[in-house]
Amino acid sequence: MKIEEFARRIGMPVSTISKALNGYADVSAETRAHVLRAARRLGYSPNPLGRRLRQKSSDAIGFVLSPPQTGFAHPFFLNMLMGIDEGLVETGYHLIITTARSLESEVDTFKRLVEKQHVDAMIFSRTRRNDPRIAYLQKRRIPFATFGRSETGKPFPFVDIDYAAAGREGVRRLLARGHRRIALVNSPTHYMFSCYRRQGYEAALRDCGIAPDPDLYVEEDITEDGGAHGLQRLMRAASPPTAVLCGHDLMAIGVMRTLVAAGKRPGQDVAVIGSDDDPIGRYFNPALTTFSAETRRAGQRIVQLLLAAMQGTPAKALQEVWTPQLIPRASDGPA
Amino acid sequence: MKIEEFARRIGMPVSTISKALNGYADVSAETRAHVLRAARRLGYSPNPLGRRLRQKSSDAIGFVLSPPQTGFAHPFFLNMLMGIDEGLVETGYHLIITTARSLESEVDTFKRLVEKQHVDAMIFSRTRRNDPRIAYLQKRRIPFATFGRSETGKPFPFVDIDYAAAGREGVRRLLARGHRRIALVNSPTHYMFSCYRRQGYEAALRDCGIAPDPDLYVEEDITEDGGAHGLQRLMRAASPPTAVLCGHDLMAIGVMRTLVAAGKRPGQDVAVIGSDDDPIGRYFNPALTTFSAETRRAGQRIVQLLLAAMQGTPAKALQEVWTPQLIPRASDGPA
DNA sequence: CTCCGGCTCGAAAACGATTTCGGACCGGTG
DNA sequence: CACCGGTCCGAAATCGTTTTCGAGCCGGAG
Repeated sequence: MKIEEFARRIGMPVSTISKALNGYADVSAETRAHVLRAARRLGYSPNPLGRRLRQKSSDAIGFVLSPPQTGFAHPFFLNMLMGIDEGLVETGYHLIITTARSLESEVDTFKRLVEKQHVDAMIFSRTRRNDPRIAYLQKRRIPFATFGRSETGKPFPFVDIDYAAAGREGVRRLLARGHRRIALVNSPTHYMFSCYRRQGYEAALRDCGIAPDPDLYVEEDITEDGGAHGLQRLMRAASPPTAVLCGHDLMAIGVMRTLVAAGKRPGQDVAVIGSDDDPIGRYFNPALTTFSAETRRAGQRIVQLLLAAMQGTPAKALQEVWTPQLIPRASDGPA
Repeated sequence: MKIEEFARRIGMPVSTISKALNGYADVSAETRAHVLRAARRLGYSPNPLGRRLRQKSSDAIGFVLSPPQTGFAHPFFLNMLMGIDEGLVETGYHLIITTARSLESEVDTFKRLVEKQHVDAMIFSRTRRNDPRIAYLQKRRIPFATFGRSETGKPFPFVDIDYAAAGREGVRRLLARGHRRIALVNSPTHYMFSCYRRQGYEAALRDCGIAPDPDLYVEEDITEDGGAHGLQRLMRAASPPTAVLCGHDLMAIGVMRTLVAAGKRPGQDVAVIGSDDDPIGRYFNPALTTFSAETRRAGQRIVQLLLAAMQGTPAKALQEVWTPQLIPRASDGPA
């Protein structure tokens, strides 16, 4: 049913109906209620395609999954996806997702979504220190919110996890257990969160009067193989580490694999700590000590921040940094 | 730029341009090429909102994730999602996803997407024997394709995994290893794939002259707790199983957990086989023997089938059943 | 009585495409 | 010459809203 027919049926002008439905001020509460009731009764609801054309909006927000080959932590993204979807329910927006093929084509993916398919706003994660996606969106004045901070451009809404704190706490815990040669198998530092982790790691060492040893620091892909390769590099050092902090649980598993292959027992001979609480860590033997990352709740929250920003709340007030919790298990030594 | 301005600029009528862009027959190859070149040169591309209104299509297909609490196998869905997205690239369609809150509200989720948000077609998984989603979509004549068969309605395109074969092969393998009391901790049989698994399981037993024992068959949620609870029920039997086939790797892990808690060693005292090759299985100790499930490739294929169906290919020709491969590891006994 | 604010009405102009339709041109065929 | 198929042209209708605008009504305040 078109709005004209509906108007005829309830004997009201089209304009009043449209205004009632769209919350205009110059229609009395009474008429509005009447229209809403009639609409429900007759099953009228405005055709979204028509309204979208008129309003130049698409009622959709886009979410871009990072390219798989750059280290794709399954539960991480799926939980975030679910959180976003949950945050979106009852808002009238729907969720369009797509995956970037590669790091290079990431901005193109954004352009495709923004320019051709018409989403009203974007959400993404894995922000980088210098992030072309942010530059692009701000230039085009497309609203967005992210998981993670960046040094690019003007303030924007985000939720982030305090990875500096994670790095610091990880080091402190290992120091308290008597370790002195603590390595960091980090994720690549073009990601902001890797930078913060490194900062926290080095700061905590210095606090105890230990100078960070370049031989104990490597960067690798956020994958199991990345972790495995990272530890291989570390073991070439003159004096190898007795404890390893990792950029992600998957990397930690790779580290432990290499450890085992070299005849060492993770959790006994060498302490290992991961990050982001991938479910795999619980099942691994020894169970992986790690840091929490509530990506599902983060997804929900990011949606709220984004919507607030689209309604005019200044971005400065829409930035949250959450403190991760250590989840002690067995891989960093006997309790 | 609107089409009118573009038309003026290249000195051609609007109608010819539109026809050229939409592949009509009554425009020569020459003019079409000319229009396309000019469009690229001047950066014109038709506003999707306008064309969608006119064509009453939304250039989008919807994918519904099953509700988490019904047993949400993370990598399973994320891989499928990635496959779908990969299948969709270059087709001009985009992907709208949403999650159903509960089994009951599943059809409502579909209605919301189909009636309000306007997707042109749907993809979903976890088909059930009697599936209201299928009934609804066929009644409304909305194209769709699924992961999994169903007994509902008329033929439709799908990719499915031959879970009957998995059940059969699992039993055969366990029989070959000398087991006689083989249990099945199955997923709920309102899912089609659970039915097929059960059929294969029972058929293989009968082939060897063993009557399926009702005490060795339970159904549980597709979660770790479901598996754990299933084995608890089985252990109450007078003569408990020496081997357990499971509906999913997560369930198998629950089974093994209960086994360990009862002082039995999975893989030595009791053989366990899972299903669907969840990455967790690789890391578990003992590593989980399971069956492959190429959900990523399935997602890609389902998109192809769906698009073919939308272009008129009869559904009968768009149905594929893939045979799963056994992935032998340690949990079903020493090699 | 006049004026004004709050509300309603109806018509009409966007929004940006696709599609139809009648007319015209042009080269070739009968 | 008449006719035809293949192209191209232009104008106009259509998709279903939202939004604007001028006009009108009514009750209460001044």
